[in-house]
Amino acid sequence: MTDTLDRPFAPAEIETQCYARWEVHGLFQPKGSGTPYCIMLPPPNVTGTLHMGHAFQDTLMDILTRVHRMRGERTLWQPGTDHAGIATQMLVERQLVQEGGDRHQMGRGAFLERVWQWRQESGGHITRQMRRLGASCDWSRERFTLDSGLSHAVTEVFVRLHDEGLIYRGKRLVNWDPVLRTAVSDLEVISEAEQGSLWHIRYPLSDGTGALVVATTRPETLLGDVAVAVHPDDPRYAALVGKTLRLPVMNREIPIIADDYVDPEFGSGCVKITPAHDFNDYQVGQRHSLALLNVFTPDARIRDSIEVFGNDVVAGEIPETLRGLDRYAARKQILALLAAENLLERTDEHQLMVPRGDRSQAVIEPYLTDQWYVRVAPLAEPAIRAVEEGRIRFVPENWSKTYFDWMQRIEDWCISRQLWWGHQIPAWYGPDGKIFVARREEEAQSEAARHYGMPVALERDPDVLDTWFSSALWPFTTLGWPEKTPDLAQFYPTSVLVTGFDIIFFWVARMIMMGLRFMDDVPFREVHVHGLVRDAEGQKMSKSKGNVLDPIDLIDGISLEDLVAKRTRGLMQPQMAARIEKATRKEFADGIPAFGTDALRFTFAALATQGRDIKFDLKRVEGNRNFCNKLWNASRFALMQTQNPADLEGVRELLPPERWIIGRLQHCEAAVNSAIDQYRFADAAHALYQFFWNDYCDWYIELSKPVLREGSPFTPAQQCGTRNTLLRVLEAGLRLMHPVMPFLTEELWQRVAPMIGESGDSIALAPYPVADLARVDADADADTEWLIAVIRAIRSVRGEMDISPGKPLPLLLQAGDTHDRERVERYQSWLFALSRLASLEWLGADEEAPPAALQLVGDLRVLVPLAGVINVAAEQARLAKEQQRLEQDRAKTVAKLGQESFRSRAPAEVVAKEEERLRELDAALLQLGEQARRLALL
RNA sequence: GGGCGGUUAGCUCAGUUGGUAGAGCGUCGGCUUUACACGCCGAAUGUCGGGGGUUCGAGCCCCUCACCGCCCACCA
Repeated sequence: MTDTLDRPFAPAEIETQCYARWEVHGLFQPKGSGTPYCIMLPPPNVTGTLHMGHAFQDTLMDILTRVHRMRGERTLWQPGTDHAGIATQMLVERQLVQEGGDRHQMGRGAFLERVWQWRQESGGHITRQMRRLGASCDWSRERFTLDSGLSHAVTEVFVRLHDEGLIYRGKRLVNWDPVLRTAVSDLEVISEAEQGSLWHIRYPLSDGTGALVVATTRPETLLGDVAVAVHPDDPRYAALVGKTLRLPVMNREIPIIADDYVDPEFGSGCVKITPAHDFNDYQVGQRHSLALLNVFTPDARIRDSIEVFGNDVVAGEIPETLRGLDRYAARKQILALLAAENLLERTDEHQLMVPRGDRSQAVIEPYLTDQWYVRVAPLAEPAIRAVEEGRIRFVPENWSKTYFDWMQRIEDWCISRQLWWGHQIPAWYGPDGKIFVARREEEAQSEAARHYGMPVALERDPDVLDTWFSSALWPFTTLGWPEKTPDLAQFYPTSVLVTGFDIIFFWVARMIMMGLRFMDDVPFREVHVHGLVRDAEGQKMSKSKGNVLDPIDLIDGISLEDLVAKRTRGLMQPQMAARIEKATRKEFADGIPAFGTDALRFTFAALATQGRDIKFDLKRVEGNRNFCNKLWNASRFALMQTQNPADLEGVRELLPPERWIIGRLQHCEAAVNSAIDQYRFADAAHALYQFFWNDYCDWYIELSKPVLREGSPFTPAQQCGTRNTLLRVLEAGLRLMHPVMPFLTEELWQRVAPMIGESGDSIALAPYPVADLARVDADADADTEWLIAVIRAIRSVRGEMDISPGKPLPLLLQAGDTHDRERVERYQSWLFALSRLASLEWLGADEEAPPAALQLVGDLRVLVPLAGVINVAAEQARLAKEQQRLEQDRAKTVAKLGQESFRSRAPAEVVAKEEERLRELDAALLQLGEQARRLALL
């Protein structure tokens, strides 16, 4: 005896305890001896919070994980978090600034302590949020990129790559963030078009015979100019190549050189060359053996004196008025100086690409420094081959093209960062600057002692590694590498990586390179690339736009006031607050209701169409919340019908509707399994929704009612079959839906499964349904579909004629074949109940029917007599419309069949189908025509 | 400049070997039918961006144009 479910479906109540129970029972640890299946969680920022992108991605991974776990595979979803070097350090530094402090005052040790403390405070937040989402990670194996184990692995990789000559230290131009005062990689620089100016500056010829006009967007770098370049074939300047110019402001002589790099069409066709402050100029400088003159300090102020690299050059004195000025102040000042000397020819409005750091938003400066690099070419080559040869498959496939494009042009990777939070580089410097790379300081020291012939004091490189360096190792370091652990043997290569396209370069490509290098195998066999979650207008969600939705708010709900407060708090641009508040009040006038986790997850799945960005619409969550409610109530119904256990035992006879719904379930199971295996989550969600709502609820439950009703004419065996089917189909459906909607299905399954003798700790460990298409019964399907068609025909008359649903109707049937007669006989109970009939009578073939509304089900005439209930004019209008529709179809069909080429070239079966259609249309039109005539006589 | 994706019902989107277009939401009409009003029943709605081609037949294949979006790229 089972208690019935409470009336309203309340997600909050069932979700919270459920997860705790799963975790306590260790349900998410790999079990059994099945095929290993493993997904690596892309480690989120340890101090971060869950955003919609995470929630979406986590939902997809959890669906996959749960399906495979239920299939009996040895399944591991490996969780962990990332130290997120720059992001976390910036955050803590901002906290310090608010407290009036500064990391440099604090010193490295104290600062790091402070960051660890922050990690301690906020570290568990995002993983707690993932639990709210139902993510079935094995938390007992949670890792953090700065754990000692992972840190050792990072050092090991660094040392090995260095020993193999794949990591080197070099001085070159890097992308320098002058606000953070660190180098960043190419990928961390975002170039965007901004409005600026193009200044045309006259550089006088040394011999006083005139001047060349140079166009530049960055006049402040003029101080470091070492040449002016023209195109070798440019006739305007051919004679001048080799001559010298007087560099304004600095009054230094610089040569005019010829180089292909110059586009004669652009500006004046003369380019100032500043090798230390521009990537192109650097190249030109290399080709022409020019000196590099650095004029900036690390925070992009003008130096007191020029720093010279390369050739001996008399760089000259920087005018005192410029020293120490910020680059933009210096720009202004230099322009003023030029204007004063009448060397500024003109200033044009000009759109240019401005490089900014993705974290700091500071304008990035090409800057000459010593950094550590990974020589990428030897790693990229096998990584390209792995995808070419199909050992890694991108889904959707087209992303492999993006991958190839990037990998084929990849440049060496700058991996050192001038930060404190991260893996400190295992390199030590001797007194003469000689580098000792080692796993431990003692190792470096003994090596140094050997080298110098005596012990010396070494200084460790203060820099840390790019966060992505440790992320690149994630698939094997989390499994225990460099130890040869059983986990590593079992779960590497992992099965699939689920990720957004935005980190294909940052992460995916680097994992492939590192995995192949250190594990000699790919890190994952498939990469499923999903789209971005955007707001309802298609805008990217961002704090500054104030359009961010918090997944937890969709689960628990939030009041309008709280939402407004949340969105306007802590803005970088506080002046946006008013606008954000207004938009928020308009879009969420009543706040956000609590939809529950399952509704949110179902929505993510339903929106996850192949590779496309998602416009997130609250209406969809609401609709799916309703679906959850439907599931809840349908289960209530099934349980109410089966309260007496005795009713479920004994002989069972399955009626055609039972056999039909069992068949529908098989089709649904096949569709869902196939969709999941192809990462077509939307298809899976759709199949579940349509099966459960349209087939099970709308039809099967309704069809079960006449059987189970009191005073029903059905035998106990038939009723027993119906009751069992109600439960068994529901139970299988719950298992089928569980990966998408884990909480609700667990709650319901715990009540439903025992009724049919199934039980277990959790639905999460119950077997995933597999379709058995042998259970599809074509006869039962045909009968049930016929029954549904007849009921629909009658309901349609009701609807269109505005007959009250409660009013019992007399029904007349005519024509049809023996099959129809048998079916009417067999399905009378259902016909009477589901279409509310008062009576049912057959008319003879030649018998004149009374005035009636006509519907056709194949050749069967379904007549609802007009007397007293029907508006003749309305029925006539309906008939006319129907006739018109059929006429149009008929005309098309006739035209097609009339084409000789169609008959001769189309496959016979297509032609036959077309002929059959024509026959049906003709028959239907005949019927409708006669009916119209009859009504006209009234 | 190169590459990728998109353009289908009022809105958001499906549409997997080419065979007369589907869903959700919204809209309209009717319902206290004892699982569910977070519901039930019924209905309406599309020159599938434009043009051309291949084919008996094109939303789907080919070419071309337009517009939108994204990624990459050293034009000062």
